[in-house]
Amino acid sequence: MSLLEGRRPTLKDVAKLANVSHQTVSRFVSGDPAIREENRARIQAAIDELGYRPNIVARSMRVRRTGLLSVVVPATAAPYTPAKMMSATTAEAHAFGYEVEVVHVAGGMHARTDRAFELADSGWVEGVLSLASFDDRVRSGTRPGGVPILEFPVYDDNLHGAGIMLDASPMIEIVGRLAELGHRHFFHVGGPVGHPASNERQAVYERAVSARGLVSHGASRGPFDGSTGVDAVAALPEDTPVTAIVCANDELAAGVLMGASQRGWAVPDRLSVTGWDNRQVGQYMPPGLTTVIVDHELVGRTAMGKLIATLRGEQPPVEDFRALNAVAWRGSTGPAPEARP
Amino acid sequence: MSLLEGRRPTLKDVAKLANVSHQTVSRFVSGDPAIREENRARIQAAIDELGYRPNIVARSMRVRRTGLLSVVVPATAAPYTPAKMMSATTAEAHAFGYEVEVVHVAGGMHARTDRAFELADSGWVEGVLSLASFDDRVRSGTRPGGVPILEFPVYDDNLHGAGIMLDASPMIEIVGRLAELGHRHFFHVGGPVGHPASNERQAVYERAVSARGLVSHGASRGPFDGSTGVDAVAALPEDTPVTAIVCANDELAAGVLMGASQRGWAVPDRLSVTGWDNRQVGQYMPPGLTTVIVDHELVGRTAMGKLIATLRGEQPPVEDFRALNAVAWRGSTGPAPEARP
DNA sequence: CTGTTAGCGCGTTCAT
DNA sequence: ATGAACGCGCTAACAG
Repeated sequence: MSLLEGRRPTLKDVAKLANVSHQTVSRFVSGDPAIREENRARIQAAIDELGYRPNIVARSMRVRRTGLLSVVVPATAAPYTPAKMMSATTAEAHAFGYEVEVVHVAGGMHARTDRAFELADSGWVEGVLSLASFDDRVRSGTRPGGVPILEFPVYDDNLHGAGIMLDASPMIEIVGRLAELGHRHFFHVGGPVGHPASNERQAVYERAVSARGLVSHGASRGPFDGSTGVDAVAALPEDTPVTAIVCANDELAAGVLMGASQRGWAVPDRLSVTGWDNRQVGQYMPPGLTTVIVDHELVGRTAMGKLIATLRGEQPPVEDFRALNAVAWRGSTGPAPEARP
Repeated sequence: MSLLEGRRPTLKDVAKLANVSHQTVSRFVSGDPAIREENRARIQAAIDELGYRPNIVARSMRVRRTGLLSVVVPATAAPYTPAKMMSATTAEAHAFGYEVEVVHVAGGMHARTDRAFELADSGWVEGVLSLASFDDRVRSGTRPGGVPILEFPVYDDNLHGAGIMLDASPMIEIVGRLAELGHRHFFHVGGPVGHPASNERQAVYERAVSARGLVSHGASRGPFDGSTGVDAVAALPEDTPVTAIVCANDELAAGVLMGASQRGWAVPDRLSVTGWDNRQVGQYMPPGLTTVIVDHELVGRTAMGKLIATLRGEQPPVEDFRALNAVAWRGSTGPAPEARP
């Protein structure tokens, strides 16, 4: 150890101590079976004595492989990131022998694209997967080095859903089931104007309502927090015929529940309420919030699978997101007041 | 480009094209000002033409610096990871010129320790910070190479709080304020038996209650989800004198709210309820859940600051977590029924 | 089965 | 101000 003068032991140090060539040590470390038994023992002893660990930077430089993939995620002001999607991407990568590093990038699309190029061009990683969209530079031609940069945009800068997460078809089921329960007068509470997921959910909501000959008494849009829901309920006239409020997510729905409580409207007796996203507490929020459960693992698996297929020069499997969304009916929805006994 | 045969351009390629030595290009890339103007122009042109980007693996090998730090986080079944703490660690690292990669490790303390050693010994990173505890191997002596491995255990394997996050002193304020509001009969709902944070919160709760001469009618412990709270309320006798239920987190409290609703107990008129952790929807869960807001950014900043101080051979600043917790009083708490007009 | 040689791409050292 | 030589730690290729 004293010969090392504080530096990390290298192959050569081990080789010297074990009285073999550094190449033999290299073979031993790589698990080459063709090594004499007595040498194996001496090499292992030397490794243990010196505490040798291969220098992965040097190895990567030599073999031009790092086995590392980057997953780029927007760094957001929101307090939580979707761990299920992240662990699904990691698990999928592990299954193919890759490690994953998660890179949180603040500052929106251009900063994200810059960082993705940096990562790809640095030689650190063999592929970059972003869960949020890139700007146009990514699509313009292949780059030297050929590290694939893939966007699988399922989030926006604020970590709200995008892309496939925009699929609002559960709205059709929600409105349809509420109609079967006797509801005819609806109201919608959505996220910020211009927010894609909210726009899509409102659009599908409105088509579903009119397709069944029902009445929508308007929509209220605002920030993704409870106050938007509270205010929307507060603004309804006292004699409103609305009996069902369909919301774009659970925060909004929680606000609607609170607003209803403030007005003395019982849920679901006077009012049915639905959310989206199955936030943890929603299930036990009295009276239990009907919501849409989204299979984040499916998304993570699919996204990473696509990058890995690209890496292996294979055709990515056809994406199948039919099982992405499932409506969970809970206590916040029930028969319309006029349909009750 | 055709000379490159598909490989990445290197310093030498640029040098050849610009008719200088690869050293000069290296200096140019490192921002050396002492380079002739005409050479600068030709080098820049060659870089642009070839799309040259430095190979960071090679550079790191040469300078023995990667500028990379790892943050180890338990990979959990829970759907969300604390993004605020992660972005705080990242921001702190950036301020000192480091990049951060987040490594999600499944499988508990030993797997985590293994992985930390792997990371530290690999030469990839210059430091490893784990937000969950290591096993004893970490403390046993310094390792060759000297990459610091630091644990700042604020989570357990399931990403529930540990270490400083166990600080349950807000219980004293909660019980005290409820006592001022006229409450004398308390009940506690906590997490799983043996769970450190739950144990601590229950212990402080009980001390606070008895210190003020109040009565605790027991505690109910169970999994961190709403059903534990629902069941706890359901099990109380109809004529219970309990008017305040203090919970160990917001999921439990949400369950208590639902249980109260099922029994027809108005909150806060009949019953006051408090949670912990300030989950997003809690604020708008009717009637607004009183909770403890935890400053996760402070924790992330402090943890990374400690690693960076170690890295720079400095003394880490004294940790100051006095501002970690703040009680947010909301509508789920109010005067005791007997203290109402 | 093992050793020798030759780079990987870069930055440092020492020359000029 | 620029260039030549060297080596970081490792593995591929070839000898033996």
